[in-house]
Amino acid sequence: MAIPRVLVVDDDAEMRTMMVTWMQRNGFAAVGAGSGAEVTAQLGAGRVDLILLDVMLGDESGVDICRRLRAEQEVPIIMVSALSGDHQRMEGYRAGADDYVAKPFNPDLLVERVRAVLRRTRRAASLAHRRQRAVWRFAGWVLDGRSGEVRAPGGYQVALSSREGRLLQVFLANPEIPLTRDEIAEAMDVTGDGAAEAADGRAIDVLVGRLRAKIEEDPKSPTLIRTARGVGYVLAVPVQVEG
Amino acid sequence: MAIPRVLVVDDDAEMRTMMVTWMQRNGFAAVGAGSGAEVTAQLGAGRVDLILLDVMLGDESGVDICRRLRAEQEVPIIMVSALSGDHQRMEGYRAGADDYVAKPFNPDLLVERVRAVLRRTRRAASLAHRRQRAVWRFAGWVLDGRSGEVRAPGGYQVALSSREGRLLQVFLANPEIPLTRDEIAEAMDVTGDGAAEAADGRAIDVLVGRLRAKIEEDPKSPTLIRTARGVGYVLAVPVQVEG
DNA sequence: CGCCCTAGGTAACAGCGCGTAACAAACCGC
DNA sequence: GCGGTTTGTTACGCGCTGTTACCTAGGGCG
Repeated sequence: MAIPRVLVVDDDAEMRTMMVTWMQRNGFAAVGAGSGAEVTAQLGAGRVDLILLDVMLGDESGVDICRRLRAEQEVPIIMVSALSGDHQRMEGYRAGADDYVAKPFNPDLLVERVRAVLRRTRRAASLAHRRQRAVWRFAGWVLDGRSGEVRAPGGYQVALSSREGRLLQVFLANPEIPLTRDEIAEAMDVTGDGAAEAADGRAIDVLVGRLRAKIEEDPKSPTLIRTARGVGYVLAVPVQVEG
Repeated sequence: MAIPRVLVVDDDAEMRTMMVTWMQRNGFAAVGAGSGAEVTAQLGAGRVDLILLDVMLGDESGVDICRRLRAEQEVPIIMVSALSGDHQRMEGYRAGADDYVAKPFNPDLLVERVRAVLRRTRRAASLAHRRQRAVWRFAGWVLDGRSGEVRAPGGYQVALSSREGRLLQVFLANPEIPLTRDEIAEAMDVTGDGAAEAADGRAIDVLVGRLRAKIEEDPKSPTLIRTARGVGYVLAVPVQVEG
Protein backbone atom coordinates (compact mmCIF):
# COMPACT_ATOMS: atom_id res chain seq x y z
CA MET A 1 0.00 0.00 0.00
CA ALA A 2 1.38 3.29 -0.95
CA ILE A 3 -0.29 6.37 0.42
CA PRO A 4 -3.59 5.49 2.06
CA ARG A 5 -6.54 6.68 0.05
CA VAL A 6 -9.43 7.81 2.20
CA LEU A 7 -12.94 8.17 0.86
CA VAL A 8 -14.94 10.80 2.73
CA VAL A 9 -18.69 10.26 2.48
CA ASP A 10 -20.92 13.07 3.61
CA ASP A 11 -23.86 14.74 1.92
CA ASP A 12 -22.99 18.11 3.40
CA ALA A 13 -20.63 19.56 0.82
CA GLU A 14 -18.99 21.97 3.20
CA MET A 15 -18.32 19.33 5.81
CA ARG A 16 -17.07 16.97 3.15
CA THR A 17 -14.62 19.47 1.72
CA MET A 18 -13.33 20.28 5.15
CA MET A 19 -12.69 16.66 5.99
CA VAL A 20 -11.05 15.94 2.64
CA THR A 21 -8.78 18.92 3.05
CA TRP A 22 -7.91 17.95 6.58
CA MET A 23 -7.02 14.42 5.64
CA GLN A 24 -4.89 15.66 2.79
CA ARG A 25 -3.09 18.01 5.08
CA ASN A 26 -2.27 15.06 7.25
CA GLY A 27 -0.63 13.09 4.52
CA PHE A 28 -3.47 11.05 3.17
CA ALA A 29 -4.89 10.98 -0.30
CA ALA A 30 -8.54 11.86 0.11
CA VAL A 31 -11.54 12.07 -2.15
CA GLY A 32 -15.15 12.89 -1.40
CA ALA A 33 -18.49 11.34 -2.14
CA GLY A 34 -21.90 12.79 -1.42
CA SER A 35 -24.19 9.84 -1.94
CA GLY A 36 -24.35 6.08 -1.94
CA ALA A 37 -24.10 6.05 -5.69
CA GLU A 38 -20.93 8.10 -5.62
CA VAL A 39 -19.44 5.70 -3.11
CA THR A 40 -20.03 2.82 -5.46
CA ALA A 41 -18.55 4.83 -8.29
CA GLN A 42 -15.44 5.70 -6.33
CA LEU A 43 -14.91 2.14 -5.20
CA GLY A 44 -15.15 1.01 -8.77
CA ALA A 45 -12.87 3.76 -9.99
CA GLY A 46 -9.86 2.99 -7.87
CA ARG A 47 -8.34 1.72 -4.70
CA VAL A 48 -9.85 2.94 -1.44
CA ASP A 49 -8.09 2.06 1.79
CA LEU A 50 -10.53 3.47 4.28
CA ILE A 51 -13.98 5.03 4.27
CA LEU A 52 -15.14 7.81 6.54
CA LEU A 53 -18.86 7.30 6.38
CA ASP A 54 -21.46 9.77 7.54
CA VAL A 55 -24.52 8.02 8.88
CA MET A 56 -27.16 10.43 7.74
CA LEU A 57 -27.09 10.78 4.02
CA GLY A 58 -29.81 12.01 1.80
CA ASP A 59 -30.56 9.01 -0.29
CA GLU A 60 -29.42 6.10 1.79
CA SER A 61 -28.54 5.46 5.40
CA GLY A 62 -24.84 5.15 6.11
CA VAL A 63 -25.57 2.06 8.12
CA ASP A 64 -27.15 0.43 5.09
CA ILE A 65 -24.21 1.39 2.94
CA CYS A 66 -21.90 -0.08 5.53
CA ARG A 67 -23.81 -3.35 5.60
CA ARG A 68 -23.90 -3.49 1.85
CA LEU A 69 -20.17 -2.93 1.56
CA ARG A 70 -19.41 -5.44 4.26
CA ALA A 71 -21.24 -8.08 2.34
CA GLU A 72 -18.62 -7.95 -0.34
CA GLN A 73 -15.74 -5.82 0.80
CA GLU A 74 -13.26 -5.69 3.60
CA VAL A 75 -12.42 -2.05 3.27
CA PRO A 76 -12.12 -0.46 6.72
CA ILE A 77 -15.02 1.81 7.57
CA ILE A 78 -15.18 4.48 10.23
CA MET A 79 -18.68 5.77 10.76
CA VAL A 80 -19.12 9.42 11.55
CA SER A 81 -22.39 10.63 12.94
CA ALA A 82 -24.19 13.30 14.86
CA LEU A 83 -26.12 10.48 16.48
CA SER A 84 -24.07 9.61 19.49
CA GLY A 85 -26.46 7.41 21.40
CA ASP A 86 -25.33 3.98 22.46
CA HIS A 87 -28.03 2.39 20.40
CA GLN A 88 -26.85 4.05 17.21
CA ARG A 89 -23.26 3.21 18.00
CA MET A 90 -24.09 -0.46 18.52
CA GLU A 91 -25.97 -0.50 15.29
CA GLY A 92 -22.95 0.93 13.52
CA TYR A 93 -20.58 -1.61 14.95
CA ARG A 94 -23.00 -4.43 14.21
CA ALA A 95 -23.19 -3.26 10.62
CA GLY A 96 -19.50 -3.91 10.41
CA ALA A 97 -17.93 -0.55 11.16
CA ASP A 98 -14.43 -0.53 12.52
CA ASP A 99 -14.94 2.58 14.56
CA TYR A 100 -17.70 5.04 15.32
CA VAL A 101 -16.95 8.70 15.78
CA ALA A 102 -19.52 11.17 17.07
CA LYS A 103 -19.93 14.63 15.63
CA PRO A 104 -18.67 17.10 16.44
CA PHE A 105 -15.23 15.57 16.60
CA ASN A 106 -11.74 16.76 17.18
CA PRO A 107 -10.09 16.52 13.76
CA ASP A 108 -6.73 15.59 15.21
CA LEU A 109 -8.35 12.77 17.09
CA LEU A 110 -10.08 11.60 13.95
CA VAL A 111 -6.72 11.38 12.22
CA GLU A 112 -5.40 9.27 15.07
CA ARG A 113 -8.35 6.93 14.85
CA VAL A 114 -7.91 6.59 11.11
CA ARG A 115 -4.29 5.76 11.71
CA ALA A 116 -5.18 3.23 14.37
CA VAL A 117 -7.50 1.35 12.06
CA LEU A 118 -5.10 1.45 9.15
CA ARG A 119 -2.31 0.35 11.44
CA ARG A 120 -4.25 -2.68 12.55
CA THR A 121 -5.20 -3.47 8.98
CA ARG A 122 -1.75 -3.07 7.62
CA ARG A 123 0.10 -4.71 10.44
CA ALA A 124 -0.81 -8.22 9.55
CA ALA A 125 -0.55 -7.68 5.83
CA SER A 126 2.96 -6.36 5.85
CA LEU A 127 5.95 -8.46 6.58
CA ALA A 128 8.09 -5.42 6.82
CA HIS A 129 6.22 -3.92 9.72
CA ARG A 130 8.37 -2.89 12.58
CA ARG A 131 8.30 -0.93 15.73
CA GLN A 132 6.21 2.16 15.76
CA ARG A 133 7.37 3.71 18.90
CA ALA A 134 9.69 6.29 17.51
CA VAL A 135 7.19 7.19 14.86
CA TRP A 136 4.57 8.10 17.36
CA ARG A 137 6.96 9.75 19.65
CA PHE A 138 8.07 11.53 16.57
CA ALA A 139 4.52 12.32 15.62
CA GLY A 140 4.38 14.21 18.85
CA TRP A 141 6.80 16.67 17.34
CA VAL A 142 4.44 17.90 14.73
CA LEU A 143 2.14 20.23 16.48
CA ASP A 144 1.38 23.10 14.23
CA GLY A 145 1.14 22.44 10.55
CA ARG A 146 0.55 26.09 9.80
CA SER A 147 3.48 27.75 11.39
CA GLY A 148 5.66 24.77 10.74
CA GLU A 149 6.72 24.83 14.33
CA VAL A 150 8.12 21.56 15.47
CA ARG A 151 9.04 20.76 18.98
CA ALA A 152 11.40 18.01 19.94
CA PRO A 153 10.81 16.00 23.06
CA GLY A 154 14.10 17.25 24.39
CA GLY A 155 12.70 20.74 24.48
CA TYR A 156 14.57 22.41 21.68
CA GLN A 157 12.57 23.74 18.84
CA VAL A 158 13.07 23.35 15.17
CA ALA A 159 11.39 25.62 12.69
CA LEU A 160 10.30 23.71 9.64
CA SER A 161 9.18 25.51 6.58
CA SER A 162 5.66 24.72 5.44
CA ARG A 163 6.86 22.45 2.70
CA GLU A 164 9.16 20.59 5.04
CA GLY A 165 6.39 20.18 7.56
CA ARG A 166 4.08 18.84 4.93
CA LEU A 167 6.69 16.37 3.76
CA LEU A 168 7.14 15.17 7.30
CA GLN A 169 3.41 14.70 7.66
CA VAL A 170 3.33 12.62 4.53
CA PHE A 171 6.05 10.41 5.92
CA LEU A 172 4.38 10.11 9.28
CA ALA A 173 1.16 9.06 7.64
CA ASN A 174 3.02 6.27 5.89
CA PRO A 175 5.58 4.81 8.23
CA GLU A 176 7.70 1.96 6.98
CA ILE A 177 6.36 2.24 3.48
CA PRO A 178 8.71 3.14 0.66
CA LEU A 179 7.30 6.13 -1.20
CA THR A 180 8.32 7.01 -4.71
CA ARG A 181 9.08 10.60 -5.55
CA ASP A 182 5.89 10.78 -7.56
CA GLU A 183 3.82 9.53 -4.68
CA ILE A 184 5.42 12.03 -2.36
CA ALA A 185 4.83 14.87 -4.79
CA GLU A 186 1.25 13.84 -5.23
CA ALA A 187 0.60 13.48 -1.52
CA MET A 188 2.13 16.85 -0.81
CA ASP A 189 -0.06 18.48 -3.38
CA VAL A 190 -2.96 19.62 -1.24
CA THR A 191 -4.92 21.12 -4.07
CA GLY A 192 -5.42 17.72 -5.57
CA ASP A 193 -5.66 19.13 -9.04
CA GLY A 194 -3.31 16.45 -10.19
CA ALA A 195 -0.60 18.88 -11.11
CA ALA A 196 1.92 16.23 -10.25
CA GLU A 197 5.11 17.79 -11.42
CA ALA A 198 8.55 16.67 -10.32
CA ALA A 199 8.58 14.23 -13.18
CA ASP A 200 12.31 14.50 -13.50
CA GLY A 201 13.18 17.33 -11.18
CA ARG A 202 15.22 16.83 -8.08
CA ALA A 203 12.95 18.97 -5.94
CA ILE A 204 11.96 16.09 -3.70
CA ASP A 205 15.56 15.08 -3.19
CA VAL A 206 16.54 18.55 -2.14
CA LEU A 207 13.52 18.85 0.12
CA VAL A 208 14.33 15.56 1.79
CA GLY A 209 17.88 16.73 2.25
CA ARG A 210 16.73 19.91 3.93
CA LEU A 211 14.34 18.07 6.21
CA ARG A 212 17.06 15.63 7.13
CA ALA A 213 19.38 18.46 7.98
CA LYS A 214 16.84 19.66 10.52
CA ILE A 215 15.54 16.52 12.14
CA GLU A 216 18.22 13.89 11.75
CA GLU A 217 20.70 13.60 14.50
CA ASP A 218 23.44 12.97 11.98
CA PRO A 219 22.27 14.15 8.57
CA LYS A 220 25.20 12.40 6.96
CA SER A 221 23.85 9.00 7.92
CA PRO A 222 20.11 9.42 8.23
CA THR A 223 18.23 7.01 10.45
CA LEU A 224 14.70 8.35 10.18
CA ILE A 225 14.26 9.05 6.52
CA ARG A 226 16.07 6.32 4.70
CA THR A 227 16.83 6.19 1.03
CA ALA A 228 15.32 3.36 -0.94
CA ARG A 229 17.72 3.34 -3.80
CA GLY A 230 15.99 3.22 -7.14
CA VAL A 231 12.63 3.63 -5.44
CA GLY A 232 12.36 6.67 -3.26
CA TYR A 233 12.37 7.27 0.48
CA VAL A 234 11.08 5.52 3.58
CA LEU A 235 10.37 6.71 7.06
CA ALA A 236 12.10 4.13 9.16
CA VAL A 237 12.09 3.67 12.86
CA PRO A 238 15.40 3.57 14.58
CA VAL A 239 15.59 0.16 16.10
CA GLN A 240 17.85 -0.08 19.01
CA VAL A 241 19.68 -3.34 19.02
CA GLU A 242 20.01 -4.63 22.49
CA GLY A 243 23.37 -5.97 23.26
CA MET B 1 -8.47 -18.57 16.15
CA ALA B 2 -10.81 -20.38 18.46
CA ILE B 3 -12.43 -18.43 21.24
CA PRO B 4 -10.72 -15.08 21.56
CA ARG B 5 -8.82 -14.69 24.78
CA VAL B 6 -9.13 -11.25 26.30
CA LEU B 7 -6.82 -9.95 28.97
CA VAL B 8 -8.48 -7.41 31.25
CA VAL B 9 -6.03 -5.10 32.94
CA ASP B 10 -7.30 -2.95 35.78
CA ASP B 11 -5.96 -2.41 39.26
CA ASP B 12 -9.42 -2.10 40.73
CA ALA B 13 -10.26 -5.70 41.59
CA GLU B 14 -14.00 -5.17 41.57
CA MET B 15 -13.98 -3.50 38.20
CA ARG B 16 -11.68 -6.13 36.83
CA THR B 17 -13.86 -8.98 37.97
CA MET B 18 -16.88 -7.33 36.51
CA MET B 19 -15.28 -6.88 33.15
CA VAL B 20 -13.89 -10.39 33.09
CA THR B 21 -17.30 -11.80 33.93
CA TRP B 22 -18.96 -9.66 31.36
CA MET B 23 -16.61 -10.68 28.63
CA GLN B 24 -17.01 -14.32 29.55
CA ARG B 25 -20.74 -14.01 29.45
CA ASN B 26 -20.41 -12.64 25.93
CA GLY B 27 -18.51 -15.57 24.66
CA PHE B 28 -14.92 -14.59 25.22
CA ALA B 29 -12.30 -16.28 27.29
CA ALA B 30 -11.17 -13.64 29.74
CA VAL B 31 -8.50 -13.36 32.35
CA GLY B 32 -7.53 -10.48 34.57
CA ALA B 33 -4.35 -8.72 35.49
CA GLY B 34 -3.88 -6.03 38.09
CA SER B 35 -0.44 -4.71 37.33
CA GLY B 36 2.13 -4.33 34.61
CA ALA B 37 4.03 -7.31 35.93
CA GLU B 38 0.95 -9.49 35.74
CA VAL B 39 0.42 -8.43 32.15
CA THR B 40 3.88 -9.59 31.26
CA ALA B 41 3.29 -12.83 33.09
CA GLN B 42 0.00 -13.49 31.32
CA LEU B 43 1.49 -12.75 27.93
CA GLY B 44 4.26 -15.17 28.64
CA ALA B 45 1.88 -17.80 29.94
CA GLY B 46 -0.34 -18.16 26.92
CA ARG B 47 -2.05 -16.71 23.92
CA VAL B 48 -3.75 -13.36 24.33
CA ASP B 49 -5.84 -12.04 21.46
CA LEU B 50 -6.78 -8.65 22.82
CA ILE B 51 -5.99 -6.51 25.82
CA LEU B 52 -8.41 -4.21 27.60
CA LEU B 53 -6.04 -1.85 29.27
CA ASP B 54 -6.93 0.55 32.02
CA VAL B 55 -4.89 3.72 31.80
CA MET B 56 -4.50 4.44 35.46
CA LEU B 57 -2.82 1.58 37.18
CA GLY B 58 -1.04 1.59 40.44
CA ASP B 59 2.46 0.74 39.44
CA GLU B 60 2.72 1.80 35.84
CA SER B 61 0.79 3.96 33.45
CA GLY B 62 -1.33 2.07 30.96
CA VAL B 63 0.06 4.28 28.24
CA ASP B 64 3.56 3.19 29.11
CA ILE B 65 2.52 -0.43 29.12
CA CYS B 66 0.92 0.05 25.73
CA ARG B 67 4.05 1.61 24.33
CA ARG B 68 6.19 -1.11 25.79
CA LEU B 69 4.02 -3.85 24.32
CA ARG B 70 3.85 -2.16 20.97
CA ALA B 71 7.60 -2.16 20.79
CA GLU B 72 7.59 -5.91 20.43
CA GLN B 73 4.04 -7.16 20.08
CA GLU B 74 1.17 -6.75 17.74
CA VAL B 75 -1.56 -7.78 20.14
CA PRO B 76 -4.60 -5.52 19.78
CA ILE B 77 -5.04 -3.10 22.66
CA ILE B 78 -8.14 -1.21 23.67
CA MET B 79 -7.44 1.41 26.25
CA VAL B 80 -10.06 2.05 28.89
CA SER B 81 -9.90 5.15 30.96
CA ALA B 82 -11.75 7.59 33.11
CA LEU B 83 -9.70 10.27 31.42
CA SER B 84 -11.79 11.20 28.42
CA GLY B 85 -10.09 14.38 27.29
CA ASP B 86 -8.95 14.67 23.71
CA HIS B 87 -5.38 15.03 24.83
CA GLN B 88 -5.44 11.75 26.70
CA ARG B 89 -7.17 10.02 23.83
CA MET B 90 -4.56 11.22 21.35
CA GLU B 91 -1.82 10.06 23.66
CA GLY B 92 -3.42 6.65 23.80
CA TYR B 93 -3.72 6.31 20.06
CA ARG B 94 -0.19 7.51 19.57
CA ALA B 95 1.04 4.93 22.01
CA GLY B 96 -0.37 2.38 19.61
CA ALA B 97 -3.82 1.67 20.98
CA ASP B 98 -6.43 0.36 18.58
CA ASP B 99 -9.30 2.00 20.35
CA TYR B 100 -9.89 4.20 23.34
CA VAL B 101 -12.99 3.80 25.49
CA ALA B 102 -13.96 6.30 28.16
CA LYS B 103 -15.28 5.26 31.54
CA PRO B 104 -18.02 4.87 32.36
CA PHE B 105 -18.88 2.83 29.35
CA ASN B 106 -21.83 0.86 28.14
CA PRO B 107 -20.68 -2.75 28.51
CA ASP B 108 -22.61 -3.84 25.44
CA LEU B 109 -20.89 -1.18 23.42
CA LEU B 110 -17.53 -2.28 24.75
CA VAL B 111 -18.22 -5.78 23.51
CA GLU B 112 -19.04 -4.40 20.09
CA ARG B 113 -15.83 -2.44 19.98
CA VAL B 114 -13.85 -5.49 21.03
CA ARG B 115 -15.51 -7.42 18.25
CA ALA B 116 -14.79 -4.67 15.74
CA VAL B 117 -11.08 -4.69 16.54
CA LEU B 118 -10.86 -8.47 16.52
CA ARG B 119 -12.76 -8.58 13.27
CA ARG B 120 -10.34 -6.19 11.63
CA THR B 121 -7.38 -8.08 13.05
CA ARG B 122 -8.61 -11.46 11.94
CA ARG B 123 -9.54 -10.20 8.54
CA ALA B 124 -6.03 -9.18 7.78
CA ALA B 125 -4.48 -12.07 9.64
CA SER B 126 -4.56 -14.58 6.84
CA LEU B 127 -1.06 -13.67 5.82
CA ALA B 128 0.11 -13.04 9.31
CA HIS B 129 2.73 -15.15 10.89
CA ARG B 130 4.11 -14.91 14.31
CA ARG B 131 7.06 -12.66 14.34
CA GLN B 132 9.82 -12.91 16.78
CA ARG B 133 12.45 -10.51 17.71
CA ALA B 134 14.93 -11.59 15.16
CA VAL B 135 18.02 -10.58 16.98
CA TRP B 136 20.86 -12.94 16.33
CA ARG B 137 23.94 -13.10 18.40
CA PHE B 138 27.10 -14.73 17.33
CA ALA B 139 30.52 -14.23 18.72
CA GLY B 140 29.67 -10.77 19.89
CA TRP B 141 27.88 -9.88 16.70
CA VAL B 142 24.33 -8.65 16.95
CA LEU B 143 22.34 -8.91 13.76
CA ASP B 144 18.89 -7.41 13.72
CA GLY B 145 16.70 -9.04 11.15
CA ARG B 146 14.23 -6.23 11.04
CA SER B 147 16.39 -3.20 10.67
CA GLY B 148 19.14 -5.06 8.92
CA GLU B 149 21.52 -3.37 11.27
CA VAL B 150 24.66 -4.94 12.46
CA ARG B 151 26.71 -4.27 15.48
CA ALA B 152 30.19 -5.57 15.84
CA PRO B 153 31.77 -6.79 19.05
CA GLY B 154 32.56 -3.81 21.13
CA GLY B 155 29.47 -1.94 20.09
CA TYR B 156 30.82 -0.49 16.89
CA GLN B 157 28.08 -0.32 14.35
CA VAL B 158 28.85 -1.51 10.85
CA ALA B 159 27.36 0.52 8.06
CA LEU B 160 25.76 -1.77 5.54
CA SER B 161 24.63 -0.41 2.24
CA SER B 162 20.93 -0.74 1.59
CA ARG B 163 21.40 -3.73 -0.66
CA GLU B 164 23.67 -5.46 1.80
CA GLY B 165 21.20 -4.89 4.60
CA ARG B 166 18.40 -6.31 2.56
CA LEU B 167 20.47 -9.36 1.72
CA LEU B 168 21.18 -9.91 5.37
CA GLN B 169 17.49 -9.69 6.17
CA VAL B 170 16.75 -12.33 3.58
CA PHE B 171 19.28 -14.65 5.14
CA LEU B 172 18.03 -14.03 8.65
CA ALA B 173 14.50 -14.77 7.52
CA ASN B 174 15.64 -18.13 6.22
CA PRO B 175 18.25 -19.50 8.58
CA GLU B 176 19.85 -22.82 7.73
CA ILE B 177 17.97 -23.00 4.47
CA PRO B 178 20.10 -23.10 1.34
CA LEU B 179 18.96 -20.36 -0.97
CA THR B 180 19.60 -20.34 -4.68
CA ARG B 181 20.73 -17.15 -6.33
CA ASP B 182 17.38 -16.80 -8.00
CA GLU B 183 15.56 -17.14 -4.73
CA ILE B 184 17.78 -14.55 -3.15
CA ALA B 185 17.31 -12.15 -6.03
CA GLU B 186 13.59 -12.59 -5.91
CA ALA B 187 13.39 -12.19 -2.15
CA MET B 188 15.47 -9.05 -2.29
CA ASP B 189 13.25 -7.47 -4.86
CA VAL B 190 11.23 -5.03 -2.83
CA THR B 191 9.06 -3.82 -5.62
CA GLY B 192 7.67 -7.28 -6.18
CA ASP B 193 7.11 -6.60 -9.84
CA GLY B 194 8.81 -9.85 -10.61
CA ALA B 195 11.70 -8.25 -12.41
CA ALA B 196 13.86 -11.06 -11.16
CA GLU B 197 16.95 -10.70 -13.24
CA ALA B 198 20.32 -12.11 -12.25
CA ALA B 199 19.70 -15.08 -14.47
CA ASP B 200 23.35 -15.50 -15.22
CA GLY B 201 24.91 -12.44 -13.65
CA ARG B 202 27.26 -12.68 -10.75
CA ALA B 203 25.66 -9.81 -8.91
CA ILE B 204 24.58 -11.98 -6.00
CA ASP B 205 28.05 -13.47 -5.66
CA VAL B 206 29.65 -10.08 -5.50
CA LEU B 207 27.04 -8.86 -3.07
CA VAL B 208 27.60 -11.83 -0.80
CA GLY B 209 31.28 -11.18 -0.98
CA ARG B 210 30.83 -7.60 0.07
CA LEU B 211 28.55 -8.55 2.93
CA ARG B 212 31.02 -11.17 4.07
CA ALA B 213 33.77 -8.61 4.00
CA LYS B 214 31.80 -6.57 6.48
CA ILE B 215 30.35 -9.10 8.89
CA GLU B 216 32.59 -12.15 8.74
CA GLU B 217 35.43 -12.23 11.17
CA ASP B 218 37.63 -13.82 8.56
CA PRO B 219 36.09 -13.20 5.13
CA LYS B 220 38.43 -15.76 3.64
CA SER B 221 36.81 -18.58 5.56
CA PRO B 222 33.25 -17.49 6.21
CA THR B 223 31.39 -18.98 9.13
CA LEU B 224 28.10 -17.13 8.95
CA ILE B 225 27.23 -17.15 5.29
CA ARG B 226 28.37 -20.50 3.95
CA THR B 227 28.61 -21.44 0.34
CA ALA B 228 26.40 -24.28 -0.82
CA ARG B 229 28.38 -25.32 -3.83
CA GLY B 230 26.26 -25.81 -6.90
CA VAL B 231 23.24 -24.46 -5.06
CA GLY B 232 23.72 -21.08 -3.53
CA TYR B 233 24.30 -19.80 -0.02
CA VAL B 234 23.18 -20.68 3.50
CA LEU B 235 23.12 -18.73 6.69
CA ALA B 236 24.68 -21.03 9.25
CA VAL B 237 23.32 -20.60 12.70
CA PRO B 238 25.66 -21.00 15.59
CA VAL B 239 23.64 -18.20 17.10
CA GLN B 240 20.94 -17.61 19.59
CA VAL B 241 17.60 -16.17 18.67
CA GLU B 242 15.60 -14.05 20.99
CA GLY B 243 11.91 -14.84 21.02
C1' DC C 1 47.81 -39.22 -7.26
C1' DG C 2 47.44 -35.92 -10.67
C1' DC C 3 44.55 -33.74 -14.33
C1' DC C 4 40.93 -31.03 -15.73
C1' DC C 5 36.63 -28.79 -15.59
C1' DT C 6 33.65 -25.99 -13.27
C1' DA C 7 31.91 -23.06 -9.55
C1' DG C 8 32.94 -19.46 -6.76
C1' DG C 9 36.00 -15.32 -4.89
C1' DT C 10 37.17 -10.88 -5.90
C1' DA C 11 39.62 -6.90 -8.03
C1' DA C 12 38.80 -3.47 -11.33
C1' DC C 13 35.74 -0.79 -13.82
C1' DA C 14 31.83 1.72 -15.53
C1' DG C 15 27.21 3.61 -15.02
C1' DC C 16 24.31 6.15 -12.44
C1' DG C 17 21.43 7.35 -8.54
C1' DC C 18 21.67 10.33 -4.84
C1' DG C 19 23.58 14.19 -1.62
C1' DT C 20 24.32 18.75 -1.58
C1' DA C 21 26.31 23.33 -2.53
C1' DA C 22 25.34 27.28 -5.13
C1' DC C 23 22.31 29.99 -7.61
C1' DA C 24 17.96 31.91 -9.12
C1' DA C 25 13.14 32.65 -8.81
C1' DA C 26 9.17 33.15 -6.08
C1' DC C 27 7.05 34.52 -1.96
C1' DC C 28 5.96 37.33 2.10
C1' DG C 29 5.62 40.70 5.60
C1' DC C 30 6.39 45.54 6.18
C1' DG D 1 9.56 48.28 -3.51
C1' DC D 2 12.78 45.89 -0.26
C1' DG D 3 15.21 42.53 2.62
C1' DG D 4 14.68 38.04 4.23
C1' DT D 5 13.02 33.53 3.72
C1' DT D 6 11.54 29.64 1.14
C1' DT D 7 11.60 26.74 -2.85
C1' DG D 8 12.99 24.77 -7.24
C1' DT D 9 17.00 24.14 -10.62
C1' DT D 10 21.48 23.04 -11.90
C1' DA D 11 25.83 20.99 -11.57
C1' DC D 12 29.31 18.34 -9.59
C1' DG D 13 31.15 14.56 -7.10
C1' DC D 14 30.85 10.45 -4.35
C1' DG D 15 29.53 6.01 -3.27
C1' DC D 16 26.64 2.12 -4.47
C1' DT D 17 25.85 -1.58 -7.68
C1' DG D 18 26.23 -4.79 -11.46
C1' DT D 19 29.50 -6.54 -15.02
C1' DT D 20 33.54 -8.43 -16.53
C1' DA D 21 37.60 -10.91 -16.22
C1' DC D 22 40.96 -13.43 -14.07
C1' DC D 23 42.27 -16.52 -10.61
C1' DT D 24 41.80 -20.06 -7.05
C1' DA D 25 39.58 -23.99 -4.87
C1' DG D 26 36.99 -28.32 -5.14
C1' DG D 27 35.91 -32.39 -6.69
C1' DG D 28 35.15 -35.97 -10.12
C1' DC D 29 37.57 -39.29 -12.67
C1' DG D 30 41.04 -41.85 -14.91
